[in-house]
Amino acid sequence: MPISRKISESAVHRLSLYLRILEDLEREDQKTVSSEEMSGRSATTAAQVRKDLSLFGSFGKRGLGYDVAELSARLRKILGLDRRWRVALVGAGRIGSALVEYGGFAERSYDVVAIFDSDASKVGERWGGLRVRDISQFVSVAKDQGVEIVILAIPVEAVPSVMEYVEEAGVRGILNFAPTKLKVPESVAVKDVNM
Amino acid sequence: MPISRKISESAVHRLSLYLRILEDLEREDQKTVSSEEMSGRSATTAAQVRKDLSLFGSFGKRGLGYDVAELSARLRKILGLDRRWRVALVGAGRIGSALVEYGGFAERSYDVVAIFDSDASKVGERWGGLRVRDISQFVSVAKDQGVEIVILAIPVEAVPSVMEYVEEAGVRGILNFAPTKLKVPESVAVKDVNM
DNA sequence: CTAATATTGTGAAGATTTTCACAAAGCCGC
DNA sequence: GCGGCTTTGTGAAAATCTTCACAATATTAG
Repeated sequence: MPISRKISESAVHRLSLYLRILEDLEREDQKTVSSEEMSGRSATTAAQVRKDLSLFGSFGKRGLGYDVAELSARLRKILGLDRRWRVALVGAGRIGSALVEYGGFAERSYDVVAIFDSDASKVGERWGGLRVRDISQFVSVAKDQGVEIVILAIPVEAVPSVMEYVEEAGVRGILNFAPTKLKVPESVAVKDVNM
Repeated sequence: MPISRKISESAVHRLSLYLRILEDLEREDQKTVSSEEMSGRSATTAAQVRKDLSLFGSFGKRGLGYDVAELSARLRKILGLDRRWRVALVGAGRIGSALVEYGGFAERSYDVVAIFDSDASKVGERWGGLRVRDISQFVSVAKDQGVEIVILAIPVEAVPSVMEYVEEAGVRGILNFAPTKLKVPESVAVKDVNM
């Protein structure tokens, strides 16, 4: 059933937990795993594990369980972690800095390829290998660089003007750290992050 | 109805969004607010706002709406933000460092009063005003300092041994950054954080 | 005081998510 | 190949969460 149904946020969250468990198992060289064992290592039930996985197809073998390598590859694909995503950071302030410096992104599937700010005193700064650019260049740079995801780490007041650029550039997803509800077209996925 | 029913995680999350909206409104000197307006500023519906609030009592006035100051005070109380919490950081590694340095804690209701690690090369370091202590001192220091919440920012391998101390000290809550399911008594609240 | 308007609080309906429970399927040993 | 074990996949039931819809209540204007 590879039909892209609507998957609940909590199901997606559980899938990422399953993936982490599977990666642990791969490291431990375990070849197969049962829904029972997966549930023991997460905070859910075996039935929940099976139901979650069955949303995307039949990955297991009855009597045997799931193939660790195969299932983790499938989950990576489902979660979009089987490819790299080109990300632009908008907002070179404290949150942006913490995000880039913490550096969990690259280890996952996200490459920060451009950084923007509207503050002239920040523009031109070097962050890692990147130069902070003026937000007015967003559309052209984003298109040029093939930016697919934007991390919005700006104050609420700045959101409306920035969102014009972001919409025009046609990004697919936004990770929103601004404490406000974004108005975006259907086609753009927004993940609000609450610090 | 001040009966402590079981409140869903998503309801709690919405309450914190409502509180942020109310704080904005206070800054704007708006005295009252309707569920309709609250829903417009969040990503939910007016009915949901009313239902969520009604879980804790009747805070509004029919025909008029909610008193901004009163409702925000009530939400702060419900969310445990009307008092300060004494927190111990366990794990003086990268995550712990990022957390303490980012510093959002103090602005909220949390005071980090002690830091622990098991690595002898870290013990003794000064972090802000605090000295990193050896984990073996956890129980006595935590009791001494009245620690109520533990931030667990340690690798999975270290979890079992650390948890013995944590349990013995009788903390009330754990913010768990380790990617593993903690086994704790009913009385301890665990919030797993997935980086 | 009455009428018109606004907005809450809440049962009930509807939708979604989780749990249950069991038939179907695969493996192993003989 | 057969019987005994194991474990999946999935309808159906149960639980939980969200939306609907409207009586109850408050305010304001006249």
